[in-house]
Amino acid sequence: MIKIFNQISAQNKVKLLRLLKSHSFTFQNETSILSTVKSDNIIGIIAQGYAEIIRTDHNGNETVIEQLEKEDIFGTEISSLKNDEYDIIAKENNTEVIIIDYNNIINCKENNKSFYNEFIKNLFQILNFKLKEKNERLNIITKKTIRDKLLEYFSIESKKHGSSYVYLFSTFTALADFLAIDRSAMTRELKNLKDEGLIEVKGKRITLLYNDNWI
Amino acid sequence: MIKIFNQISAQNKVKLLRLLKSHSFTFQNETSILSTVKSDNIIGIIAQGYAEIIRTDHNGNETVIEQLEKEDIFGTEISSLKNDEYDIIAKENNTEVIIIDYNNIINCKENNKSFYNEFIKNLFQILNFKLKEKNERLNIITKKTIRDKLLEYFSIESKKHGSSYVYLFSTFTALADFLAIDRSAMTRELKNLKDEGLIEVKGKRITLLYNDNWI
DNA sequence: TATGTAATGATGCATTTGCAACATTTTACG
DNA sequence: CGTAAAATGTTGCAAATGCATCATTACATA
Repeated sequence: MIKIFNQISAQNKVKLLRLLKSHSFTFQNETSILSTVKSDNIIGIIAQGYAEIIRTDHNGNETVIEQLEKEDIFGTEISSLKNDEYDIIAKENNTEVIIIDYNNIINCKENNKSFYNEFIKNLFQILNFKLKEKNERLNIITKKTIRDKLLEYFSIESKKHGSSYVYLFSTFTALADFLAIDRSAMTRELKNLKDEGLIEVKGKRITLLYNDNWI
Repeated sequence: MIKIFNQISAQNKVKLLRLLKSHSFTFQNETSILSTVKSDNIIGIIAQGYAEIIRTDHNGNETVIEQLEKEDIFGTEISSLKNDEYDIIAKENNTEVIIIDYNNIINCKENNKSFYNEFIKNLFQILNFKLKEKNERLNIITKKTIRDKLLEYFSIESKKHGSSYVYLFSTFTALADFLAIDRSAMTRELKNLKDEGLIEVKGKRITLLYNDNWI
């Protein structure tokens, strides 16, 4: 995956951050990153450490929406950062975060600075990747039944790796979250698929026993 | 909304398209645009005319996913253009489409050409906007019940315009599609909300009678 | 303006799903 | 290695939803 400072030297990185009037903050483990951000319209960069985007629903259930590692960015996917459902939490001590005002990025006229142009190009590529991811998820979630969601997910994953195997990225619980369905209902449907001989499940590996043109 | 050729003169536009080795095609009304695209990894621009991204489900039901007008782009949201569910159809005679290979955009090293840099910056801004839109929709669709989806949608729309009124962008049928729910089930739930005195519906205008901090 | 087409509103019914609850297994970590 | 926490598997049941169908209304356009 493209990283935000790709093709930008350490020296130019310093110049870039100065040009964009960025601000750096350091967070300790389990502290809120969003609470220190005043503006709604920023892009954040994890300069060091690790953080997570967390969604808390009205029942108090917390879900990890995204994991943010070094040079990952945030602030592009959440339409309004000022949203009581979301927070970004540092998950390591001394997690360093760079905050840049979105308008500073857009209104900068230094078109002759190659490091600035590289930065925008990296941003573009990252967003392009994210957009495809989101769209993939939308394609799955908009299917009507749990069975169709599972089969669509399997189909996409198997084609991605050109194999009839699908490996869970995390746990079944996380998959249910991703598909936005109830976990036990998902387990129930997985059992149906197993019983009908369509899939085989062994640990985190799901084997597709039907032909879905995954070649 | 940002357009793809913002801040690029007509002369520079010609230079840009040459630099990126773009190809132009003309389509007549109701013809498929995707069928002429060989590669999976392109960005398309509607240079003239009007087209629609259409999704056909396995029952043969067609849904308009997106409307493409002059200077709108496509190819960024569909993870795999080679997908039997989707097609892009010209909806006017003489609809002109510019196709650019994604790799040509990324691998171009002409960092000193300001029109190229503007182009990338425009792409970035367009994708940023689209990403927020997709995320907004995901936030709505991942709600468990139809009621919660409707209320989340109303909440977002009312806050966007700072008013207790929400105006339908199209029809109720289209809204049901957007929310990925059954239309009649949506009507049923809207009736419930009306009966409980939470909303008032008059034509395409929905009034929120509860306080949702839309100020 | 007339007429066909699309949108809306309504409702019975079968199915799907979420929820709650619990037992069992796996995993993480002091 | 032992223990607590997390994940998994299962199931009954109630609630939510999709589907089919039909009547009515709004809309577009010839």
